[in-house]
Amino acid sequence: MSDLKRGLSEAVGAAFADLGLPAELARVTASDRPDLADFQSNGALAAAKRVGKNPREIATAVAGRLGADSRLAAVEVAGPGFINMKVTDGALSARATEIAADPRLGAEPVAVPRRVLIDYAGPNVAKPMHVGHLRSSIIGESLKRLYRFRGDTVLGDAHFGDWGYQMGLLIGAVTDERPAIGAVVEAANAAGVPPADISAFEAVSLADLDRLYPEAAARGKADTDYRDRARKITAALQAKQAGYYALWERFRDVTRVALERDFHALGVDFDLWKGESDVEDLIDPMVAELDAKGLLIDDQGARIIRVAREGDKRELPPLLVVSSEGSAMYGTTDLATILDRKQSFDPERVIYCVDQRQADHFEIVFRAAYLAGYAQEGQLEHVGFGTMNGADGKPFKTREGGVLKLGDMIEMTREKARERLHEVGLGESLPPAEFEAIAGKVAVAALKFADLQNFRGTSYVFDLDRFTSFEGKTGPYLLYQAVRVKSLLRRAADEGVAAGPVAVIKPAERDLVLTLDAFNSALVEAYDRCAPNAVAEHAYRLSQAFSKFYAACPILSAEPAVRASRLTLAATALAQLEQALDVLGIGVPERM
RNA sequence: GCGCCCUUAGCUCAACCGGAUAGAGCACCUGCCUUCUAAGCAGGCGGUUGCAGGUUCGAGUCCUGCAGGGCGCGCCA
Repeated sequence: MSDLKRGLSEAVGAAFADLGLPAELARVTASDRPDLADFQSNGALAAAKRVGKNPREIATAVAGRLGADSRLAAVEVAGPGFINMKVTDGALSARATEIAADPRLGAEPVAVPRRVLIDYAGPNVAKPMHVGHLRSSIIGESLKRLYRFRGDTVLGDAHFGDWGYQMGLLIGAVTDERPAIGAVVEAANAAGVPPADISAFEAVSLADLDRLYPEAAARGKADTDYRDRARKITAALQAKQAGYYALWERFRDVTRVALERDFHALGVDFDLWKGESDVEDLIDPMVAELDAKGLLIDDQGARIIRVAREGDKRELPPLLVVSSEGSAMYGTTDLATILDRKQSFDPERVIYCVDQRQADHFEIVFRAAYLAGYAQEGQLEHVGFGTMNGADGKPFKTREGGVLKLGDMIEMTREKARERLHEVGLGESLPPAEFEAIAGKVAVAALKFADLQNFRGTSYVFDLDRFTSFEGKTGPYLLYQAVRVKSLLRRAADEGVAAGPVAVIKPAERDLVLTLDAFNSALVEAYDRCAPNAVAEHAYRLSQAFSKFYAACPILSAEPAVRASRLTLAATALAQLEQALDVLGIGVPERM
């Protein structure tokens, strides 16, 4: 079951092959000139260039061979050699009926499913998430759903930043501030067994950690004695000394509870909560192995892997595996994580959904991984994204100039969603719990759609008023459209009206079916380019096409056969819209 | 200094391998609710795609240079 676009591509490709031209040039796309055609192929232009013939002649010959295709109502050659195709109402009706019956709503799965791991969000112990985590979470979640929907076996990993020097700093700061905790930790360290009673640890909250960490980090920079002490604690923690390790577990657990609350509110979830600590034990053997492979080079007291390649425009720095002080670095952990993933899941593709600014870092780590044989060239991909900016065009800050916590941003958006709902008097008759659930969905839709409608690589401006508006190209608008159809379908069910085969009559119906048919190519494009904005764009177009259809074509009051056809169209548009929104990580309420 | 990215309508953003008349939304203007949710629909206004060259039948897209903005450049993560 293929979409019209692909079906026509095959037909045009066959015509090309008949003429001795490369069939792969025969790509059919939605027409740029809907006034002239439904679909077009520019292949004759490309073929003409390749074989040195007149493009119009080729186009005319191809058009002649397409004339017999029963799906086509008209084939014309236009301009320098465009092949314009108009499909019959019958072909559209058949395609619509097909999509309506398809549990995948017209989307084809990938030909060869792969094992894919998506590394996103990247929260840290002791630090609440802030707006910087928003994009990674939203985009990564969407990619996970997109890949999964296309048929791959996908794991999402939060890649928890839970290890390293900052943990030593924090343990020092907490034990200093709370002697009772310090005493428990010291006793356990001395005894070499985990503390029996850790009730003292319960006094440590995420807010404490969040407050203490910046202070400790600043002091660590200024005060060498303090820094040395933190390093010693770090080393002891990494050696799993009982007291430190127990306190660290408390840090990790208290942080994770808060993180999961934020992720839940955002509609983001993970299959894996692997952290840096999980690969700690792999590091020493890995370093030994890298050494045995002859990849490690001593340089300025450190041990590095050189990753520069011929043809590089500039010299890429090496991967620093072991620092001059003997400790593992950021990149070392990343490399060990690649090894760990190979040994556990053996992914054929790993996507790192991380800020664009880390592009060099990942390039270095990936090259090292390829050299080490931990992954095959090209399997690792950094999917970078731009920043979310404030109205001033600079990375988003609160009015006070601070970093906005993700939880606060979500609550801010929910509050705005409640206001918006009240403004238009919606949902007020619903039970408070349902109203609150709707406000939550409106908020998530607002944030996610605002982000995902932009190509991930570019930065965008955060504007809550605009994002939460029910008018225009927004998440709430899409929810409204979906809910409106649900209401219609409920009414149809109440009246006992049944859906039936689609028969396209009006232009608005044609356009709606053409849009439904374009779902697959939107998914393919999003998949190939790791660009969920293609799906967001499709969801919006579908909503618009439905809305036009809804305004132009009465449904329940139409005569029975027309009514049955239109009900199928409405139900299919809704199902596909919900599926597209689901890929974006956006859920739709039943009513509003 | 070297490297990467960005600059498209008043504002916020699209534009798949180079293709026809560069698209949406917001804002502004004109119509349409006794009929399925008007949070909508129909229409209008708005562009020398930062600047200057080049390649091409054809350039927002490719190449060169310039201007402006952002980011990165081994012992933080």
